[in-house]
Amino acid sequence: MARKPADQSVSREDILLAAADVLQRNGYDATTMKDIAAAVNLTAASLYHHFRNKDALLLAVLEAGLETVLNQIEPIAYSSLPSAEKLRQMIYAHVIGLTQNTAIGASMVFEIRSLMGAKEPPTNASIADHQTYKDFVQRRATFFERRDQFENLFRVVVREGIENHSFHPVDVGIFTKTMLGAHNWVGVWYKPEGRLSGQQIAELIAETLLRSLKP
Amino acid sequence: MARKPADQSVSREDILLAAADVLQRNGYDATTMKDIAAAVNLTAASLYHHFRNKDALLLAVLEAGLETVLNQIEPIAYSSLPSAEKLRQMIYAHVIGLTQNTAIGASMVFEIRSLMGAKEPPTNASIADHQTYKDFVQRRATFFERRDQFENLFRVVVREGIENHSFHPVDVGIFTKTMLGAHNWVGVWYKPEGRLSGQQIAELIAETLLRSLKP
DNA sequence: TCAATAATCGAACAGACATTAGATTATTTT
DNA sequence: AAAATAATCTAATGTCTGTTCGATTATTGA
Repeated sequence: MARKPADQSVSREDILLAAADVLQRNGYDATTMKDIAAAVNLTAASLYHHFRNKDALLLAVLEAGLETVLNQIEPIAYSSLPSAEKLRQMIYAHVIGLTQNTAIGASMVFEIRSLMGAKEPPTNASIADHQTYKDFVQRRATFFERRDQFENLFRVVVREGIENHSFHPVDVGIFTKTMLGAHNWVGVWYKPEGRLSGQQIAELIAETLLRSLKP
Repeated sequence: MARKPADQSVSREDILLAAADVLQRNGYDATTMKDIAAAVNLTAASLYHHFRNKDALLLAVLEAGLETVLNQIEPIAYSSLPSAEKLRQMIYAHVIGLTQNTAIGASMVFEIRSLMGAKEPPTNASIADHQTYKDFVQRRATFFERRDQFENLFRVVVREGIENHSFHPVDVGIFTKTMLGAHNWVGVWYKPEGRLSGQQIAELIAETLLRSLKP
């Protein structure tokens, strides 16, 4: 057996989605390449056709998740809405996004540490291996930059609101961390079958946070 | 070499502290028994004199962390302070506790999932092994109950404050999750060398949360 | 249609790791 | 001071897992 017919062939994105799902449930180290492969009806070996190694696969999952959420939030942050409305919509987008794709949300919270633990190739490794590792480190750095940009979108809106007196003055850094902590935690406890929908949860959280910013 | 002199001998608690520290940095699966042992100058094998296995060690770390924080917060929750003051002090205790013992704080957030992943003994295992596993499952259930009690302490204070009109009415469940998310996140980003002390961070977070509850 | 390329597989490997067994030495109890 | 117990070690075991290799088959382009 080799190479499935085109209509059963697995795309890179299929793998990313399945991987996020498995990662969410088990965590990076407890997730085997075999587990991920099984989720898309492949063997572990086949994954190496799509990704250089396990670390690169994890990074790709996180990159995809981050881009998704950034694409939702950036337009709002750059819009000309009043500060309060802008922040409200950003909260909605982030929280609802987390509840809609719990796999990616939880991964973003839990698996980032595993990214940092990627081990260097041994000193006797080939030149190619060292290059692969350097590329990985580069991409990883870019990922962290993007993540900081994401946090910064919220920070900027809070600061702007304070400056134009629509928000009560707060410590921008701590307020932002407080807010993002509340959001991220949703990805940990949210269950689709729970009492409230993602939309309702987002509204309640936004209400609390905006209330604390009322001048 | 065997058995160190009494004054160099390692206690169960020494191991728990060191283990929490290593776990925080690497995560459960990436932490080897050897790593933990090395942190207290033992060999991996010696750890098995103190703990049945790796899962039991993790559980013991988490139990210790939870008890510490419960001991701080229960007396406040059961005091007769006004609701707002009570909640403020509970927030202080929780957040400051997280910044003082980041090892345990981060473990409580990140490693709980690993607890659930503990694998059953194979069907051909000895009776003793099955008993060990049953005991573990029992202790783990107790741990989760205690953790829910912890969350409930906050929930009760919020509800009480709403009922006696010191707090603006909010959805108690969501507000509590929002609050605990903000707290737990501190354990993720806090660095001792950062701009603000644990005390200052706690004050700013409490201010934000209490402000959102002002009637 | 035929060569090139893409996607997959089975098998095998080397390394790491949790755990056990048995020996050895320090402390405590009788 | 002898016996029992506690704490540690070294060595070995078995399993699991990421990764590589070479073969095999589907698709695509010339």
